[in-house]
Amino acid sequence: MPRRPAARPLSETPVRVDRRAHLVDTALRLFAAGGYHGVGIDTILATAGVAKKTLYSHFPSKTELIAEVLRERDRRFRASLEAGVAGREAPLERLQAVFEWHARWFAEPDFAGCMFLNVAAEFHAGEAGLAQIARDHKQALETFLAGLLVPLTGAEAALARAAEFNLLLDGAIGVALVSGDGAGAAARAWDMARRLLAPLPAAQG
Amino acid sequence: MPRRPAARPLSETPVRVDRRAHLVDTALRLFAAGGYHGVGIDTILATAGVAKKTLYSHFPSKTELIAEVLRERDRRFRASLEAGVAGREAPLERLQAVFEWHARWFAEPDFAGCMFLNVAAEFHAGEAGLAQIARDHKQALETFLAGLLVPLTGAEAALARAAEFNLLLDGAIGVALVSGDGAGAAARAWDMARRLLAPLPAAQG
DNA sequence: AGAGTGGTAGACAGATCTGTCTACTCTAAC
DNA sequence: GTTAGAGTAGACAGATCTGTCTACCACTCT
Repeated sequence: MPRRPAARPLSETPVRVDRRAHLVDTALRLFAAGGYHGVGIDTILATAGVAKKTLYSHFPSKTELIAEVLRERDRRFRASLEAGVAGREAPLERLQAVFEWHARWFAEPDFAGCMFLNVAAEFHAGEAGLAQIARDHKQALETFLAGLLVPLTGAEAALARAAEFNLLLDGAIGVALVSGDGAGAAARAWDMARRLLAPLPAAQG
Repeated sequence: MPRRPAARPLSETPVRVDRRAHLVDTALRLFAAGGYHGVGIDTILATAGVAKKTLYSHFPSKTELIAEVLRERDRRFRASLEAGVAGREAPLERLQAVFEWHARWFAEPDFAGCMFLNVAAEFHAGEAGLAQIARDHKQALETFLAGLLVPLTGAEAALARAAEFNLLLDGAIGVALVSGDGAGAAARAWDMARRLLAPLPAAQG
């Protein structure tokens, strides 16, 4: 019965370190800073200290590595954003925390835009799979925003408002990337968001 | 006096066709559709029907060609946007024309995002010259928006509002690119713009 | 007619990129 | 101890990319 996959060692000794996760983590940082075309496989391998064959035993192609990087980025993004909101009680403050989270992100020294907008910019034709991951990510953010908006606008209006706030955040990302003034972009977006909510009774004060 | 540059033939026979402009035009269309890294020099040359030596006699490098493409795109963008606004009289309608112009742009079959946001996404590290061109373009758009806003908000508030509208347009570009719903993105951005202006007396009705 | 200018066609160099493959090593399980 | 799986190191193939260079051509001005 040589078909037994041998699989993970149940003695809970990770093969030494999880090379696949380490590769994805390294690629994530390099792609974020240098772009998808700008960073080659060899750079990732040298930085991660991993052999080329190992990479291609885990991923069939660079495109699939990029796809996994985007899925990992999506997971981290959601977890971090949820953590940023977690401490706040008041609905308006929870919403504000999303914009403050973006302000902190823009202020990171190696901020180079949104990996999902960037992948759409670099691969707009072809690579439909990557485009779909970007679409899903933005849709998930919109759903998250809608959840925060329900206490402020009611369930019916929350979806429409969430699309607007999503647009504000994308706008802030673009302005932060091109102008370099991330703090101003985030503050302006939040100011606009508040004024767009102002006609609602729940958002007063 | 061999220093005389011989220059353009005064008999007004353009060397046959202006190869430099033709190259820039071809490169503009290809870069817009395929990205800057995604489109190689050879593709541009084959499409334009121009020899490689001709390209390198006009531009010292691909980067400089990209820079000239961006400057040309900026010129066309401004001319087209000004033409789109020219027919309108009422200040609010002139502003609306900007958002309608963007809606038409997003609806073009080969729309693939803003070339300036995209160049910032592809070359974020290094290539400071290209980043500066993108920054200048967005700044010029903001100034143009401020001019349209002066009749609506007064001169003092116009600059701040222009930055907000610039952010709205960048957001619409990002949403249109990733979601594919350009019409919805442009309509949403204009709706937000109107509501942000609504508290102003001049914008009523 | 001759010279100069600007173009074409395309070979070529040198780098770089993705992806494959061989040979060797380490470790864990039997 | 033996065997199998997973990893390392890196050569290699094949494509592609930027940029240079040679050889030739067409046209215009003197």
